[in-house]
Amino acid sequence: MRADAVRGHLDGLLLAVLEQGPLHGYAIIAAVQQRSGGVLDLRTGTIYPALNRLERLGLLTSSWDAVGERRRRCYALTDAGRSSLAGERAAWREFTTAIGSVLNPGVQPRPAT
Amino acid sequence: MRADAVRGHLDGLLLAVLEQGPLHGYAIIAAVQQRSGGVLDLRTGTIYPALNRLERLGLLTSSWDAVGERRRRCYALTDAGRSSLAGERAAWREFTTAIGSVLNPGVQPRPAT
DNA sequence: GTGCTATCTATTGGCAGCCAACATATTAAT
DNA sequence: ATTAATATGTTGGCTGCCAATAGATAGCAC
Repeated sequence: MRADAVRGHLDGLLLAVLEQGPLHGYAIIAAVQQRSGGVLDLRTGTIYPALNRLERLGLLTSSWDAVGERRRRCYALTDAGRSSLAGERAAWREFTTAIGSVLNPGVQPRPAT
Repeated sequence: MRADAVRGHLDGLLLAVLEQGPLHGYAIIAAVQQRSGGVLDLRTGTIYPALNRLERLGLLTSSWDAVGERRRRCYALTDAGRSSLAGERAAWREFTTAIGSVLNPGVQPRPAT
């Protein structure tokens, strides 16, 4: 997959993997990688600035979590983040429908579940 | 839709609308707009450089077409363009599957038709 | 005890790729 | 004549992600 393919969809990915519970940065990368079947490999230079931005926007909160001597920064969704995630999902559906119907005319979009 | 949403998928869109027959630039814009249900509105600064690039790559050919006093440049798919389109479709499927399975885990991808 | 790898956070510069703005001409309607 | 639609094209700029870099802890092999 082209390296910068997630452009425009990053926020949704980050919010989505945090939906089931808080994670720290490194675990977010792993979760995205796993859930995408190994296809999406985000870099730290991608996610850390994005996580900071999402926190500034009030979509998530972070807290330092001590594991032995080690410190992890755990990110958790806020209510605003949860509703933003719903918006990202709607936008994703609209986006794939639009591109898909140009690329594969005649293929019906999946009905909303 | 965010203006630069097509980033990374433009070539596929252009090749796809030319699949059913040659079109000139302005008609390509209209075709994309129509097939996307009015969502995708490409600009000339987007498509003309892209069409030139695709022609340089041998994926399409252009010819001047006289309509009265007016000159239109018509673009047509080459065989290489047709097979590149197949590749773009495969890449699109991989891309949507990857992002989709992170964004909406539990939703099965559509089986290939 | 020393390399090596994995885990973990973080910043900065660069650049690909699309768009906005601009330029220009013909045609048709009012 | 003026306006709007049709039509082709170029250039500079910006957004947003990544590569590269930096640094720390921890565990394992040898």
